[in-house]
Amino acid sequence: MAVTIKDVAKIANVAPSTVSRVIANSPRISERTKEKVREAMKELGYHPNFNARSLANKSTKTLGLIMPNSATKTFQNPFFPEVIRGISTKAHQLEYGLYLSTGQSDDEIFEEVQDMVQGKRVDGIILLYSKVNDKVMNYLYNEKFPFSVIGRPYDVEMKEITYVNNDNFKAAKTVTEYLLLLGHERIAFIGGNLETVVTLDHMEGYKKALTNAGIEPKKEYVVFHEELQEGGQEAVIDLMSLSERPTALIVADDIMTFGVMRMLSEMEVRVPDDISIISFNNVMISELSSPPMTTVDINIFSLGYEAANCLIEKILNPETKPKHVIIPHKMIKRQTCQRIVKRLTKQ
Amino acid sequence: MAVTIKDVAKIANVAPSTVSRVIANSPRISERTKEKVREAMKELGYHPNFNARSLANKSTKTLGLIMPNSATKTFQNPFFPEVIRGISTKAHQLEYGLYLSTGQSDDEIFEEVQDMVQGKRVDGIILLYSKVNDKVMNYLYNEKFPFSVIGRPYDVEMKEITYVNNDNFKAAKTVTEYLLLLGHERIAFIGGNLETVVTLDHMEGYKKALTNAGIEPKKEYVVFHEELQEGGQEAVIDLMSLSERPTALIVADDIMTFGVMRMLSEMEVRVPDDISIISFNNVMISELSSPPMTTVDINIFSLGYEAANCLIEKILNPETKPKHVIIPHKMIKRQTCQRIVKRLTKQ
DNA sequence: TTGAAAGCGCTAACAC
DNA sequence: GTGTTAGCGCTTTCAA
Repeated sequence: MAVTIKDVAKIANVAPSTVSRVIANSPRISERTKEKVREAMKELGYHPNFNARSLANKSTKTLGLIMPNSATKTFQNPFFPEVIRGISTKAHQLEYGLYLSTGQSDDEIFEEVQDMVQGKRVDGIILLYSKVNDKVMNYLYNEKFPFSVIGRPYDVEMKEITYVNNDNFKAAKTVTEYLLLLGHERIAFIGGNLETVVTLDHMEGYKKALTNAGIEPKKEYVVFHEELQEGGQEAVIDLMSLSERPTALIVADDIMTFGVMRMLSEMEVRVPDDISIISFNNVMISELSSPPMTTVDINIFSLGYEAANCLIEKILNPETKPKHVIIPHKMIKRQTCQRIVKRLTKQ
Repeated sequence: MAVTIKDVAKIANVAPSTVSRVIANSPRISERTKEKVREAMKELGYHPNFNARSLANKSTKTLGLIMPNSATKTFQNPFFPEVIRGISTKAHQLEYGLYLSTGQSDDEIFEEVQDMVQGKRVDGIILLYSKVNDKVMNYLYNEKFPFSVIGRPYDVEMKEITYVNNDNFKAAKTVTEYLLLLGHERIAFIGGNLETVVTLDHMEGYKKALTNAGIEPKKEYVVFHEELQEGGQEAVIDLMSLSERPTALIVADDIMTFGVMRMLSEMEVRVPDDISIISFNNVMISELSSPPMTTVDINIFSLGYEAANCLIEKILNPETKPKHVIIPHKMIKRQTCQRIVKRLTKQ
């Protein structure tokens, strides 16, 4: 049997409650007894039992992380390790642990979240994705359970939710404007999952920039694909089959861009000579594409770090008003965008 | 206050212990009362309290995952999401939860592991890395705490440890032989962290194949770099500065290969015409390099899945003998290897 | 087949 | 400052 608080108490010649107070570093305990108790703890190699503590405390000091359902390969995006690294860093500073969801389907995940919440397994929850009409988010909201979202809630009345996001609308708009300035007019947009809020925001920004420039967004120039790698490749096929090929591509995700570039090179379409590309995220490997891709750095680490920060704040002080943190983004110009060269364009 | 077993008991008109038995689905309870109790549970929206349960039970139904210290960027390797997906899948099947380490340094991680173990926060632990002389592994071993390792222990006397690994020696040997057969003789090896067991195994396999072929392994042809991206790039600089440039490269990790290829293309060294490359892992994006890389698929998902499997087995039955699972690997030929073309080689 | 009661290891209210 | 004691919500003997 493991060593308990009682064992320590006996050795140190004090009451169990005193030991408990020493653990909590209560100021009402004399330095002398603290010393005595700490010695006893060290001597016995005492470590507090988490479950007992949580039970008595009603606090687990752990955060639940909810991933998108891992049945899809979404999870393989290097985006996730990086957000988690951000979350982990903050959590670790404040001595919180991390508990991971394992559900494969939306229903399973919902079940899991319920268990976590009602079973008091975690003190708060971070949603690592944000999609429209999310059952989990609604549940958490109704239960008034502390949580924060990476991305943003889609439904307007939900402004009472704490979230950490980029200004994805603006980012997409800027990026489109940039291509416009480079002389491109036939700009296509390759988006991810249409149920994802970020995709929607990107698309809005893209369209806004076009209409501002007096260009009517064309339906054929907007395609969506769920799967990251194959998606990028299929999108290219769709787009390159058009009679009027786009001269520039805005791609929702760097990994997708790898697929896009792969397929393009197979078709012997040169980047950026024949077509310009710009994408989002700036994950670690982005700079390693050939040529290195121009992309928008969304500061993934900070997204995670802040999400953890806001959440813990809310846990510690339930009165905290909902916060909306916008992490700044930054265009990273590398080598996949080029001023358009006018040549045998039919018209 | 949340709904407890007592509330359910009251509504169902039974004793709390009966409710507990229904939860455990004890065969000694009549179907009639089971029904009654289940109805009451549903009516109240009852979910058992994890901490109370773990405390009474001495079982948490959760596995601890220990990552390499995330201070380094190691963690960004898409390898990790994929192992975790494997672990997660198995864990989920058997209704285990996942608890993540957050430590940034080796010392912090060691502390954390101690807390997890002694604090009964998890029932078992999976080490997601394996390095030489690992303090954590030694601790776990001495405590006789259930754990499994992805990779393998380095010290021989530790054959009593359960691990899931590839035959990395063989893989590296085969790969080297393959290049030899393609006519290459100046084959370089770009390894990762030298404290990592897999790196060591790779190197042994590489050397073995060379000496078997009567080629003396050259010191200058073996370089190591910790950082994945920059590492690959620096390695290329080192190697390409040699008076006798290698004609083929064996790279420890696909992500590193991206860096390698990037730098090569900057130097206008063509792959595979001027130099062949083969690497390890076959992570998701590997097929998206330009040209797509030849690599060894190590079945990352299975590594995780089996590690979880073995661990849970051991938790459920502590008498289980240590297991050593070898996950098969498979060379995926794509477009970065070519038969060598003899030309103005100085000699 | 079910109930009563003790106890898992810790915290916190209340005493002194 | 420190001890006593009553739980936290569940499981598990032991009785019936």
